[in-house]
Amino acid sequence: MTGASRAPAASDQETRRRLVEAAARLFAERGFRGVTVREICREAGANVAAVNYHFRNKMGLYLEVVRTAIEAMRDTSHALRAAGQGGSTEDKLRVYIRVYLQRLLGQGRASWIHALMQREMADPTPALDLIVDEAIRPRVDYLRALVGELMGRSPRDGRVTRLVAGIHAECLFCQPNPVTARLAPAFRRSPRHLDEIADHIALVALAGIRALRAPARGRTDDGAGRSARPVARTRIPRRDP
Amino acid sequence: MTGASRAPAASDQETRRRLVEAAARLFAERGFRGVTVREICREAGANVAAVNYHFRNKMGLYLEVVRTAIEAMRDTSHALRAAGQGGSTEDKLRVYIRVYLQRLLGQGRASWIHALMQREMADPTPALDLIVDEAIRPRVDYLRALVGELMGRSPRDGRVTRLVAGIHAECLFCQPNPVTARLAPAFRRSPRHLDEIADHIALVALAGIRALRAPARGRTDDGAGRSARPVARTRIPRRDP
Amino acid sequence: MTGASRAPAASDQETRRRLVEAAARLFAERGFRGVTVREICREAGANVAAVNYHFRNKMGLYLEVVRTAIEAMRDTSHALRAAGQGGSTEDKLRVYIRVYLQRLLGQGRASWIHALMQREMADPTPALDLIVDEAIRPRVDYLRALVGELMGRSPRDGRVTRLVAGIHAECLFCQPNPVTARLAPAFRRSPRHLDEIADHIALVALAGIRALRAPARGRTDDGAGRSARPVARTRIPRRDP
Amino acid sequence: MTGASRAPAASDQETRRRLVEAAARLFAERGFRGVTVREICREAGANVAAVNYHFRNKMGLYLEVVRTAIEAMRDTSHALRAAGQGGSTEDKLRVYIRVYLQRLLGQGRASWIHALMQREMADPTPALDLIVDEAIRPRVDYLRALVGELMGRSPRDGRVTRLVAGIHAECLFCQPNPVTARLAPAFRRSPRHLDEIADHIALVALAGIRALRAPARGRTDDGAGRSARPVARTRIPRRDP
DNA sequence: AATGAATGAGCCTTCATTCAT
DNA sequence: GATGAATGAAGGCTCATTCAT
Repeated sequence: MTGASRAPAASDQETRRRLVEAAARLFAERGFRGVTVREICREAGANVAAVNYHFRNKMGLYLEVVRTAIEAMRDTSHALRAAGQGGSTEDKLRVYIRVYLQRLLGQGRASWIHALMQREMADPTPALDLIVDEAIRPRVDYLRALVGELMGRSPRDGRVTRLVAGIHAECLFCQPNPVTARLAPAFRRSPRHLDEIADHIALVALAGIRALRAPARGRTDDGAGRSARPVARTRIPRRDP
Repeated sequence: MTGASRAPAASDQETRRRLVEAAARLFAERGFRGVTVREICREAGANVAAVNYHFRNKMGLYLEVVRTAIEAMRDTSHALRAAGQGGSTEDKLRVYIRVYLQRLLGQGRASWIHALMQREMADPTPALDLIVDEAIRPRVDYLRALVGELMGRSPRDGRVTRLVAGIHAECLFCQPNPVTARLAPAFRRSPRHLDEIADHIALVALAGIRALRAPARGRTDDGAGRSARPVARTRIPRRDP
Repeated sequence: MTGASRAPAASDQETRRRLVEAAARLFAERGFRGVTVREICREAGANVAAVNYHFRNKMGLYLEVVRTAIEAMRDTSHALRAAGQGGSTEDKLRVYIRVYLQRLLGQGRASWIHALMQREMADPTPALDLIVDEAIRPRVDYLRALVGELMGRSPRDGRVTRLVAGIHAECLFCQPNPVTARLAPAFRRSPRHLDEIADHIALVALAGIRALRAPARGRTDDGAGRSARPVARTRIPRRDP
Repeated sequence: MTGASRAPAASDQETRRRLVEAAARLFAERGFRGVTVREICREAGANVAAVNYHFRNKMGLYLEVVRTAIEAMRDTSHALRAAGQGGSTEDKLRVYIRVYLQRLLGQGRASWIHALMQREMADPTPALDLIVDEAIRPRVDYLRALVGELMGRSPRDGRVTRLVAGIHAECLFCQPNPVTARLAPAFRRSPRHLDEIADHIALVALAGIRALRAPARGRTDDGAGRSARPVARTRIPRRDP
């Protein structure tokens, strides 16, 4: 009996690993509902019942994928911080954006992670709470601290919040998406272009930061903040799509 | 199902209208694949075969919903332009952002439209081509023109493109989404807060525009663009999530 | 009121006629189940409910088509007889086969009738009893009489029955059918070829008849089964060219 | 459903076999479109999804049935040839017809095959090409060779073709069909009657063959081919159902 | 008299899941 | 432990028929 059996537990864990790998790629490509269990198993070279066996059910496999993603994102978070060590606060911000974009748009093994997250934002699953708490919030807090320091304001200040949101929005929006593919088909993602985009985002963010810097820091407001006001008087028709 | 039985005389095209209405809401909520025909018909108080009769099939109904959305978006596009008429170019930009946000975040009848568009960006259907050509491109072109003029550059200049993308990214990111709901549960969407956000986005955008303005315009580049370069020398580990 | 109404009863009967016409063609092409009521109504330029209104339901329309077909077949039966009047019995048989094939294979208005009958033989409906009694049996009886006389046997004799069946089988088998279309794609149906085929069928049938002719007619051999040989030697005088 | 529960150990491929068996019977009885997947599964004691699992879809099951039929027909083809080995060409023809009729009309397992083929002739499916190429053409070619040799003509000669078609037509027409059932309800199919019919068909065919035999064989053409012409002078009304 | 709209049954197919080796 | 087979619940769609003008 034992003689005829094939590779022991090794095969077991190997199948499990291949399942998670295939599932990660497919879930990222087409979302939880867009992928069938059979498809995952076929790609992983496993039996249909393997998912049920290893992960109880489809959602169990998905959660495992999410856990893997969170783990990887935590590593990235550390890298984001580490890369900026030793530089000025502005440099830390620039580095954060640059590295973030590289992870986000790079062709590397990690790109599926953010695709998966985009999917969670469109169709949240129970896994989203975990993702937010473990992976996203730490980064947001780090960025808050940077921007807050640059602005001379509390990290919880509304203006800081909005700047941080804006930076993330711009970065996420750079991800390949069918709308921009149609609007600008020639969009390039070479490392060189990536750096250009990162520099652009950092530049605009820093310009905004300077414009909103607290006077207490010894800078006089350049007026940008106030210049928006006059528009408020303009009568704008609301809510009539 | 509906306690108040519907007017018997309202038969003509009334069912069709209710189907489109229910479908718009449900498709926006859960996407094309996330909604069943039976569900739409139940909500609309119609028979399962009604969709086939009026729209040939599920996709036909979806396309009708999309057409309705595009129509509404075109109206909004006109409003975006009209609201800025008479003001300076900067004012036009501020007004554009403000009105756009109002449409995007308003509780009004039109909010489903942008939810639908977000869905298209995650899971494109054949309808996306139509949406991009009829509804999105015109707005992007208008914004390109504004920003290009403010920067003293061609509307097709890469920096203009990135600024326009950034503005749209920030606005779209303001939409209610499960991640920000978890990060900042207290997010407010009163008209007053809307205006604050709009002013913020405009302020940052204008600060960025000034920082990138072409020297030909008589302004000296403040160096922000170049200041990002030194970071490039920083060694950044790539692709290791 | 009356002023605004369109063409009176004339339109009614006209619609009915068009329905029967379209139904006849479509039923013949694709069978009872292969055609939808909507399709018939579309072809006839009538409303979906017209079939229900004029014929109670789909089967009612089909029966009407069958009645029309039977009527036409009765006319043809008369023509089959009439065409042979005045000739010898052999000539009557040749004429029967020739005219039958013309009706069966001709491109004329009547071809649909036999296509419909083929369908009934594959998927009988309640209409088949009517068809057999009203249209088929008379022809078979006529052919029995001819062959019986030529063979010097009773029209109910088994050999007569088989010969009659064989003649009909050969004729029906000439109808366009997907198998022969694949076996011999170049099959021609010009009037000239039709006549050739008819002559062939008649010739073979008459050869068989002579081989099976009753001894009373002047032949000694009654051993039909074994006696295939003697027939070969028989000199059969035909009309001299 | 089936009172005698099936053996538990018989799971392996047993369901698949029962599905093909039930499908063969039902498809032969009522055609591809006339049978529902649910019905087949009910008859086979299987789940609705079993067809999808084993054959991908309804057409896949149908094709499997067709393949089975073709296989059986090939066996029959060999039997048709083998049975005639050693005899004269005429004997080979007689044997062919006799064995063919036995397969065609026998109550055995194979009768459904020809019923299925009749269906294909009425409503062709993509499977027909396969049937014609694999099962029908070889038989036709064999029969062509026999008849051609007996007639002293090429197997592709038009007269040979028509004789072969006629033989097949007569045989096929013997199959139970609703029209002849109504015309001659007392039709018998005992082996004895089968042989009688086979002899009849062979006798008529051989009589026709002799009548059309090429003069090169030492026979003078009896003029049959030309003798049919005079009839052409008879005025026959065309195309008037 | 005649129509556009509406109905409900039923069909094929898909899918996640579980069973029985 | 791991697999091929089997399951039942939907899902989208079609169709003949009927309803309400």
